[in-house]
Amino acid sequence: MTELDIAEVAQRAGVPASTLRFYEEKGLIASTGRRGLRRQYDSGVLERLALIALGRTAGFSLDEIARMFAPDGRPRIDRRVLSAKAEELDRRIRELGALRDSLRHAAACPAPSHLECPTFRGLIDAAASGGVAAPGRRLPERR
Amino acid sequence: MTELDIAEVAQRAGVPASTLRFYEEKGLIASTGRRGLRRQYDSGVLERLALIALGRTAGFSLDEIARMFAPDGRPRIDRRVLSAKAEELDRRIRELGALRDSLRHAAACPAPSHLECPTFRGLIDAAASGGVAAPGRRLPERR
DNA sequence: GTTCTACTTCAAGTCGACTTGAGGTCAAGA
DNA sequence: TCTTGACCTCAAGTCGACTTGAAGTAGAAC
Repeated sequence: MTELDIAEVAQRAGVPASTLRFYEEKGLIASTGRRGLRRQYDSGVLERLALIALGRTAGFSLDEIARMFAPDGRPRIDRRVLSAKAEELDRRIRELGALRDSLRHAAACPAPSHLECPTFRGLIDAAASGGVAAPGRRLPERR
Repeated sequence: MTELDIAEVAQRAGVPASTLRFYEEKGLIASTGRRGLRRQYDSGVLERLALIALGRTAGFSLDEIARMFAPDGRPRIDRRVLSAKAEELDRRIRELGALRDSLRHAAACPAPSHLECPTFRGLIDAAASGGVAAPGRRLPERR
């Protein structure tokens, strides 16, 4: 495990240094020390950052992710939590799939106005009755 | 088209009255008048709200949605925008699908620690290289 | 030894979509 | 007529994940 300068970590992980400081403040990552003022990180931090990124795309909040690391720093991910998240994702995937299909149809549909397209109307009605709109936690933004 | 009281619209659409006021302020919906102080809405507002909800779950911002209504109030949804959004959704769906599969595997995997599970490691590496983490706009929260 | 530059800290700002709170008003029921 | 309670307005607050800005500092190049 080599030591990396914050700038190098930022560059390799593809996140701004401000984010690394923010994560450190939140206890998500830890620096091994300083060289002068500058934070140094163990190269293992890259894996940890990848794990964090992964958790974020899976829809976990930073706080939830923080709780997934044991005090020793090793991940302690509850398998039930993973299963539950997988199910949640699955539901979301199915919703989005239906939505995508309807959008495609609406885009191709020759009806003069979308409101006159039966498929589009069906979609609206489903949305109105809560059939489509059941998004869970927000998913992170691409930066 | 009957006239509805704001409370009725809120109840039927499943959104708080504060949201209706907020949407009205943003120009997303319009009230037909007042009875005393109270806003009255044309029942067509329900369809409009459904359309808004639909747009939100598809990942449009309120501003984008506002631009999708012509000045006369009829939707004018650009088919290219729909196609683009459908493609975006499709990409996101594939990402989430891969993530879900990996989560499921990790949940079932007998490796003592997730870090020792090859599938999980593959997932981390993919995330580290940006293969998984490519979320688009945030999707709305269920309220 | 001086300057440059990339880091440092800490507080405050941003963004989107609403919600909340304080203080006010009006239609309807008793 | 009086009370009640649900609505009204407007400003400010909230939430999560960061970013930005001001003012300071230390290692490295000259």
